[in-house]
Amino acid sequence: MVNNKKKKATRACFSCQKAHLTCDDDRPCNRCVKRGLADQCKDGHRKKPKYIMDDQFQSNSANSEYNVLNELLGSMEPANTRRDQLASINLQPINQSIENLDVYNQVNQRYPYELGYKHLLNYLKFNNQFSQLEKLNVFKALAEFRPSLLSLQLNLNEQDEIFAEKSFKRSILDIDNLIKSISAPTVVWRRTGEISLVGDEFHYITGYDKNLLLNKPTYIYEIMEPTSAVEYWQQFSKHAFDSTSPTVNSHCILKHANGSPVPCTFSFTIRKDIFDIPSYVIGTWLPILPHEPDESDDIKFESDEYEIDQDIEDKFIDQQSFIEPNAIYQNDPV
DNA sequence: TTATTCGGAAATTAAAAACA
DNA sequence: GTTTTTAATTTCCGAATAAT
Repeated sequence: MVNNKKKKATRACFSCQKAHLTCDDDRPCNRCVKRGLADQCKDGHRKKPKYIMDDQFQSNSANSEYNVLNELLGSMEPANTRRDQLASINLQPINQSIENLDVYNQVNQRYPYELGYKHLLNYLKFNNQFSQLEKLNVFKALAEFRPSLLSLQLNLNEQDEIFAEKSFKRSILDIDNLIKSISAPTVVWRRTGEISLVGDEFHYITGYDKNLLLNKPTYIYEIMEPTSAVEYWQQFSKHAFDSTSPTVNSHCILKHANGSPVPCTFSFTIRKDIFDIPSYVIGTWLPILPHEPDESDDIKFESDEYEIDQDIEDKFIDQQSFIEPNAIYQNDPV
C-alpha cells in the first residue's frame, strides 16, 4: 500500500506558519532557502496547550482556601473561557509600554513613608474609638517589625529608594489593569496604609467613592472598625518579614460610608520590593451575608443592598474556582 | 506574473475515557 | 495496560488580493 499523503511538517517555521504555507522539518526549511532567508528560519510560535494552562491555575489555587481576588487574568464573565481571559490580559502590555516609560520618568524622588507613620500615630492619638489597650497593641505591632525594616533600609541610598518608588508605581500600573478586569472588591495600599488603588467593586460593599479615597489621602485602617484596624496591624507585623506566608486570611469589619459596619472575610497579600522590604498590600473583602432564613422566618430580602452583596458573593465563588491571586502577584515584575 | 494574505479543512497531538 | 474518544491546536490548501 502506497500512502500518497504527504507527511506534514512536524513543526512549521515561523515564516511558513505566518504565511500558512507548506514547511518541512529541516532548518532552514526549503521555502526559506528558496527565498534566501535561510538564516532567519526558526521554529514557529506554539501555544501552550490549554490543559497545561488549566493545570497551572489549579495547582496554584489549591493551597489557599480563601483566595477571592484578582486575577487575572481574567474576566469575571462566566461565559468566557480561560483562554479568552489570558488573551485579554496579554493584550494589555501593548498599550502600556509608553505609559510605563512615563512612570519611570515621572518618579524622581523617594516616597516619604515616615509621614504615613506620623499619620497613624496622630490617628490613634486623637481617636477615642480606640481603647488604650488597642492603641498599645498597634504600637507593639509597629515595634515588632521596625528593627527588620531598619536593618534593610540601612543599606539603601536615596537612588535605591527612588528606584523602589519607580518599581512601586510600575507594579501599581499592572495591578490596576488586573483589577479592572475582575469583579472583586480590591484595594491596594502602601506598607504605611495609604490607599493607592481601589477597585470599582469596593464601592458596592462600602459606599465609598473610589476617587474620594484616592484624591484625599486615605489610609486603609481609617475605613476599618477599630478592632479590625488593630488586628490588621498585628497581622501585617507578623507577616511583613515572614517570607513563608505573604498571604493572610482573616476577617475584618469595614466602615460603610454611612457609618454602618460591614462584616467581611478579608484576605491580603504583602508584596515586597526588590530590596525585600514590604512595599504594598493587596487586599480583598468578601461581605458576610445575612444568615439563610428558615422557613419559619418571615423575612424577605428585597433591598438593593442585599442583591448587590449576593451578586458579589456569586462572582467570588465563581472566581475562586480558577484564580489564585498570589500566583499572579508573586511573579509580577518589580 | 508573482507574492502575500488568510479562511478554514484536515491532520496532529495528548489527555481523558472506555475497555479488556 | 491498551485502545478509543475527545477536544484543542497546528499545518497548509487554495482562493482572494496586492505588488511588481
